[in-house]
Amino acid sequence: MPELPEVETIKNDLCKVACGKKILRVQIYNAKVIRQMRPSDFKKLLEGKFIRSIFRRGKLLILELSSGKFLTVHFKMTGQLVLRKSRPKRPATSICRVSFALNAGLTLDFNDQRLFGELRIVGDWRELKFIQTLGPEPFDLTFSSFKDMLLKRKTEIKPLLLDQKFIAGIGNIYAAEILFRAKINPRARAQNIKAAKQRLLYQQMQKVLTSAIKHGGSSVDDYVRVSGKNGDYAQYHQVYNRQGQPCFSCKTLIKRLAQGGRGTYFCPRCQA
DNA sequence: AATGGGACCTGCGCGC
DNA sequence: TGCGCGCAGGTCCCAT
Repeated sequence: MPELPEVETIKNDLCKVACGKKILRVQIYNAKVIRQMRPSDFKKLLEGKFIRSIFRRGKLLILELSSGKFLTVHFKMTGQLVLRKSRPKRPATSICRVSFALNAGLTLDFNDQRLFGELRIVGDWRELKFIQTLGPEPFDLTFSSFKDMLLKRKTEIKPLLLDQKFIAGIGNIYAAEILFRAKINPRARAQNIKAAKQRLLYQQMQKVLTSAIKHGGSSVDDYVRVSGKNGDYAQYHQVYNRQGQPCFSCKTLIKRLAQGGRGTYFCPRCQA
């Protein structure tokens, strides 16, 4: 499920092939993913426009159009953007929801198994409610302000890392991987984390996210890159989805617990 | 502010 | 074999 490193990878991949391209035609196969707008208006606002630039905020992908408006893409759990170097009549898969025909014979498919994904066209992406309440980007954060943020919160650290209002872009996989590497128990209260662990948490957050971007993200479940290929970071996962298997560091069995209705994976010994 | 639930969806794996 | 159930997770929304 695309988190910050996956969306960053999609952004980087897509920049290389789609920046400067013209959107010739938009095919809508399932209008559910188009939010707050009639499908006919969605088509009208895109067809004939150029993609001027592509960037990311949190888990949101943002395409700047030559009209001055923005196309925003939220992948939620199962969204994908996949490029095909052909112009076939039919969608490549049954889960293709919207297909963008670009010049140079390219087709960009928005696939989404579960229809949670969201495509919007907005005048100013900064005015989206989701953006206005979003916390800081992990890479923009200094240790000093991160520490202050932790000290203000009594809640458990793992659900806090998932809270996009607290910090933008971290999801269930990276929350688990970051906490393992920082040797912090997922149930620890943010406020009570000792100074040395605060520092380690900050460092590992940067390190894990940077490394995951370098490896093109984690392909678990549905995530693929724009090329259709998998990201390579899942091989470096230490705890995510490894309940019942031995910790790579101490051989203790990895545990799973539920926090806020979400699965949390951790080593009970390394993260005591 | 914290916490818990349901809603949105569909495929999968489980137990019977 | 086949059926029903719970689970998976990102975000919003409502209630306490």
